[in-house]
Amino acid sequence: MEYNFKEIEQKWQSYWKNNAIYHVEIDNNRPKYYVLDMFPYPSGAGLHVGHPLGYIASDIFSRYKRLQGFNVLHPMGYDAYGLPAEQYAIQTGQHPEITTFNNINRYREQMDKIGFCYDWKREVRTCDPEYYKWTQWAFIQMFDHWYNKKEDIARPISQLIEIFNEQGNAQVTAASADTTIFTADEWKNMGEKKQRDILMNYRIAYKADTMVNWCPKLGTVLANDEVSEGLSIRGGYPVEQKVMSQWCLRVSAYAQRLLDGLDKIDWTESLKETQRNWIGRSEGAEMKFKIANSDKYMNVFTTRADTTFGVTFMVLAPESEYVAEVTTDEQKNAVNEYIDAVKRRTERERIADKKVTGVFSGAYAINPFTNEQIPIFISDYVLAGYGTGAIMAVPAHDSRDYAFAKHFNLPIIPLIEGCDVSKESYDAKEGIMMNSGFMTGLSVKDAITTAKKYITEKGIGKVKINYRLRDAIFSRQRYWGEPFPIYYKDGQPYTLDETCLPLELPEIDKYLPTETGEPPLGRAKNWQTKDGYPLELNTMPGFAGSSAYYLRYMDPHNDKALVNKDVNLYWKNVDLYIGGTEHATGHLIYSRFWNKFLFDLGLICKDEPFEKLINQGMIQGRSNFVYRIIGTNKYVSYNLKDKYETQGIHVNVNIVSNDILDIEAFKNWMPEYKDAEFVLEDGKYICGWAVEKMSKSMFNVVNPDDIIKKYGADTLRLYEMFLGPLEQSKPWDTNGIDGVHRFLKKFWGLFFNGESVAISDVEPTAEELKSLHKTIKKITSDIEHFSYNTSVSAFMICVNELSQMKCNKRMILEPLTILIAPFAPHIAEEMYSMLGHKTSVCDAKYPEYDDKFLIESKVKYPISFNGKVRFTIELPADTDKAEVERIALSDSQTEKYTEGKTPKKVIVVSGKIVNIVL
RNA sequence: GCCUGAGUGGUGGAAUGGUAGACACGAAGGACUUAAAAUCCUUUGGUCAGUGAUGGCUGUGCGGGUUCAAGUCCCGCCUCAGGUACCA
Repeated sequence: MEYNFKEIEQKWQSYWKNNAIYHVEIDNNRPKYYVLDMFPYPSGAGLHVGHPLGYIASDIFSRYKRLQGFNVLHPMGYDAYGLPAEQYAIQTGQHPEITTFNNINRYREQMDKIGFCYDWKREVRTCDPEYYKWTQWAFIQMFDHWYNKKEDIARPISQLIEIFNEQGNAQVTAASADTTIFTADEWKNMGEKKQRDILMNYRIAYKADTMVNWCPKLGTVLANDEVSEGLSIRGGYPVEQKVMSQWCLRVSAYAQRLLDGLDKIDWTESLKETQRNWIGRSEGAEMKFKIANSDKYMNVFTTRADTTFGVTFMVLAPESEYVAEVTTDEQKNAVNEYIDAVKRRTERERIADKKVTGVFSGAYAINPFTNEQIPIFISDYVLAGYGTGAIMAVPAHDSRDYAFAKHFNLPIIPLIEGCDVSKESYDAKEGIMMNSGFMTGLSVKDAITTAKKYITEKGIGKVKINYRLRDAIFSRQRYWGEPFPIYYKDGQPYTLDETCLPLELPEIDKYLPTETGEPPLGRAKNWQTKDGYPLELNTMPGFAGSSAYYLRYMDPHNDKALVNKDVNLYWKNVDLYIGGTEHATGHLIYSRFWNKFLFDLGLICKDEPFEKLINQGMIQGRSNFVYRIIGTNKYVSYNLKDKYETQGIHVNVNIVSNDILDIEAFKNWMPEYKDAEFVLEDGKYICGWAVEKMSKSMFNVVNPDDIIKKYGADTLRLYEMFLGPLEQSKPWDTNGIDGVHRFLKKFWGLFFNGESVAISDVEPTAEELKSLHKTIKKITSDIEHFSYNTSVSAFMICVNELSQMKCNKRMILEPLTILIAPFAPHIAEEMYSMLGHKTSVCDAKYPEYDDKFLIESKVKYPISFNGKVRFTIELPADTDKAEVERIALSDSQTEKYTEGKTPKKVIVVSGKIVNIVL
């Protein structure tokens, strides 16, 4: 009987749908398990063969857990807001919602064909008002909370107001912008407007003038993780620094907890390391430097307080507030000129150009250790956003300071014995101090401690920990995003009442900024509250909707809460999260922050959202080439191309099979190839190949639909897993897919004798049982380790063995069918029903292996001499070591290798190997 | 520069410190067939010797080391991929 995958797959996909096989509800009698995929942005191109890799892996694990008796939550949804749909809207006038819905339908169709076990009743879409109501709601909570650093928890703003009313802000330790100290009386007398301005400095969602990444081409600001090397990640447009008033999230308040949390979760070390670097904790000191002939001070952050004796100048970032304070009249023109020049350059240019630039401010500071006057410079190698935007320069021991000192001819004082600073700085944190007053003779490590103690005692500064992690810019000057639940009264932002949520995205006539430069929402009619107050015109960024979506899946239709507390107590958090590594510093930081905030509010029970995380590797494209003889329309086969002067041209991989070109298809591919001629080898045209990104322009995109049409979904699923380790990047190469398909056919064949089903109830042989149990053991351990490529091999080995034995016994085939069900669910369902079952294989009992079938009565011992294996002998498994040694030494072949010498030593590893050392 | 991975046949890849190359693709040869498809069988890291069974040498990016034994552990490099970058 032929393996008719098309019929089988359609049959079971509709069975699953009609019987709600994948619908999940809370079941207190079964332990829960939550498997999550990073939900996709539904792009216009549809899924290519790389996208489902992680989905297949998580699907296998979900089905495996279900077979083991877990109540598995495995949902899917769409990250539906995004720039491409809006860009398309700008070009065509089509509402982004229509584009998005069409794309979602396409995605859904493609996913359904692969046979995933998602509970689609739980689907979420970030652009659905029912969903983004809770995104807006969370924003209101963040607006209404501040971060108490002493207790390390978010607290209601109302509580902060109480404290201000009672004692002012002197005792408050909050994550906040610098605020001046005020008393309770001052607070009470300052009026509502001033009070709200001050509270804004404390809110977790706050509006502030900040240096933002402004992308003129996209017409919006971007978060740090949306920018790479001065270009926007989406689109690759230049990004510049600009001060703007924007909504921000105080992610930095959670920096330490985000760092500490990493130690408690099961993520790959590389991903945790990426997050640690992104958070960028550095321990150091904040020191006060007095400005000469003035009573003003400057604060600097340094991790090397021990090098203060070598500070020979100071440097300010061009954007620093200190610049205006210290610049002397004589230098004003030069400084302004420099700052203008810096502004004109994009960040990209600043990074690309390593040339030293800077200008003297005219002012001097006083080194608190030496009391000497040192000049204050302004240079763009100091960043405004990090530390205090001002540094103390130690040219002998910092390469950037060194370059600056050389350029401006400033003194360089070496502080470490034996270091040579005539050519370059000595940046290492080791050695013995010199030229360092009370620290001379100490090791660097001790000097750092001593210096910190000294500055604390003398009141020069304080010990401080700095983080690189910046607050997230949360506004976008765009249309296709969540509206803010904010209105303005007297220019002050206020939140809408929760009962007004969701605040739905209004219709507009054009998806462009207004004539006056307002964001697109400025075009909306009646964009105001009932009382006529204007609503916020910005919308939220992409990561807003994706930060808590995993919570919403638990309780997707609840209109009273983001997630019901009891429901959350059952599902808790995600046990297994599978997705791409590109979200390491964006989504995976934001959602951890968002989760911790909700945890602080007591709304959810876990402070980390994702217990275990696996990054699936990228599937790269494998491109094919034809070689055109330059100046002709003649193409030379790969191995003959060096005889001609040729040019490689990408050719559509879908008309190439095993690197052999389908010549007719090629001629019909594009009009210019219609009259192409060929130089063949062995009557074939062999194409060249290369591994590149999978993209339209390389003609190497492979669509899962095409594979499914040709081989079926089960083959696609198995083949994607068979390709290699899940976490490794690998090229998609259709060449091997036949082997996997053949395997399924072979497995299928075991159930048949000719055209009829023939399953025997005869007791299996020891050999058959061994083959089965060995496979159960291997598959189980492979699934636990996400080593799916070796699972597929193990299935192949087992089926090969059973075919050899012509095994058609129920007691073997049934457990094997259940075992393969997570990998190839359609064929497994069909075989399970052929075995006489009336229920879905999804709810079968996972087979367990029994070691007793695996015991070998005999062991093959490789006999090696000085580590080189020469021959093997077979012995009963229970032969003891001494006996093995005796037999090995007395074997007739041993003589040949000992060459008469007496072995120095004989090593016998029971059941493994014998090594005779000569 | 720094951080994290990875380098094994023609290809994808396998291997708790214990016979390197499982499994699969491809290739070559054969069986079945009028033929093709499908299926099945044999061979397949390199090299040398032998008619042959077989045997020798060599081989996991490079150079050292630890060990009875190293693809695997340690030290030093090289190459590739991803992340990050004037972070004081």
